[in-house]
Amino acid sequence: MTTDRVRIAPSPTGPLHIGTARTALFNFLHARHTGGVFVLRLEDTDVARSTLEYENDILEGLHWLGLRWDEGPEVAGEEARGPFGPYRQMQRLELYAAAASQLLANDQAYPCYCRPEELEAVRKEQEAAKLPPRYNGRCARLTPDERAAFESEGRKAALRFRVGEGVVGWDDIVRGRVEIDVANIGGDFVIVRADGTPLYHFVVVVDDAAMNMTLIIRGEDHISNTPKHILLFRALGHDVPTFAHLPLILNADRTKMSKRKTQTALADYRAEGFIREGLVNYLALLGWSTGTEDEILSIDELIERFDIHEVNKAGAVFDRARLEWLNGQWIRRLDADDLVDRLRPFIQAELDAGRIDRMPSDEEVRALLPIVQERLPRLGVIGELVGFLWIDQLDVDPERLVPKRWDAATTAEALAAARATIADVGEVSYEADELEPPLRSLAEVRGWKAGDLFMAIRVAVTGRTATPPLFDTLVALGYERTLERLDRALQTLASAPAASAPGT
RNA sequence: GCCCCCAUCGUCUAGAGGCCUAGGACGCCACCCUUUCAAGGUGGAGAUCAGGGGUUCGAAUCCCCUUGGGGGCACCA
Repeated sequence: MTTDRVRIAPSPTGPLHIGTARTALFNFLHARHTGGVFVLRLEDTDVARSTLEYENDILEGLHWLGLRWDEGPEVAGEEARGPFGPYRQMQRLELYAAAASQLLANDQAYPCYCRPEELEAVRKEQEAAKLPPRYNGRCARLTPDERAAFESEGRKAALRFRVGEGVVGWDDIVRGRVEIDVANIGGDFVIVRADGTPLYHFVVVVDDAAMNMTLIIRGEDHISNTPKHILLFRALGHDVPTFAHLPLILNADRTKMSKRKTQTALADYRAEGFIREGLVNYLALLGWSTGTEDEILSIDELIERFDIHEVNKAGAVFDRARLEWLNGQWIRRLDADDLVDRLRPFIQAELDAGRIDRMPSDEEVRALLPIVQERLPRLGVIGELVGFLWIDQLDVDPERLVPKRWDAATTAEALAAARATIADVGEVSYEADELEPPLRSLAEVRGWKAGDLFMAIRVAVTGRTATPPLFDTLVALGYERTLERLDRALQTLASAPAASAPGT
């Protein structure tokens, strides 16, 4: 088994994207499965768009998912790890400068004095002529005198890499043999801007070479760029790593997943209460499967079973419904203390948003778990599910109080009777199995359907028609508040204009 | 426009020549359970394996073409 060095190289120009997380996961799984090394490198050479905030979001997100890197930059409170640092590209500029002058010295790269406007004009012409955009090579063969002339004009030169001719091919782990004629990659490309800062295709290769990466696992959108990278590896005199291009994650319309059409920020899923186990499990199944019918897999099981050679080629549509199902599966598997801990911030968020009036204690939440755990596809639905327990005063629309088959008078009568029955049970023996029998016999004696009676009570004390099991809910609410809410519902019914007379 | 990649139920996928009258999961529908909602259980609808040619005794699986979809073609990453 090979021990690969793999990496994830995010660019801090936006929040951690689901696609980046998936690529990171596949790299991580491959490294762990094969005993390799997983490296994190920050590609921050786009200074204009990179921010520290995004960097934090990305690092924190990967960490939260459980994707620990063996080598990577210093992060809050922690030193950089690994012998190939620094791991932020803006701290590696000397390296790129050295590589650039090496290429320049060997005439594998040359200064280009074309101005952006000039290049733009050429591109426009090509477009008009229905030709593929391509650098026209104007500066490829300048004489020293011509260069001097441009210099004296005050022009700053960018550096272009000589692409040459021929076919570049590689054996992609997921795609097999891929060959691309160099004539189709757009001509000599810029590797260093006129302002001296290096560009992506250049730095990625310099660093992958310097960091001894042996396998590049990345998105399919890089297939067309791969010839540039291979050419650069060769020019720098470095072994070309192996490539594995993953299928893309798609919007519902099968275009590349974008924030316009799909929620793409990992943090947003997290904020909705998707848990790492669910997300990791779901992401792992986007483009890969065990080949068996097993699909609920922990990260350890994924590490054990993941094989980069089994990744499939076709793009995968991001299906939120399936994510929610898997997430629910994992929430149900959480143990009580863990779930209470994970729920707390979501309850706090309800409080902060003013949707509830008080923060329940951990004991209170823990006691709720048996009726709540299997009803949570996401942690964020906790408020919707049992938020009524934590509000001071419940206002219920009088029309809502009346069950479908009943009228207001029957409802009022039933609620009053139920109130008496519950009061009769008394506070000391106020338990679900003490509450149910007397209320059932009340319904029987009065000739009401138990379901109707229960529904009337349910709405009166929760304001909702869909809740966890009624008697457990009443217990959670407490003796006093249950009676208060029943009284209040009775008042609401009494003061409401008689909407429907009995019997009509 | 040019180059490259891809193609099995709505979606994620199993399938590496006969085990496929194509399996599983999500979603959907029905039923069971049931005080509502979930969860769980059972069953169902849903794919002429994009289409057409080959190769073969035999093709979802191999080859070719077509069609469709996608990605890439920056002094972004």
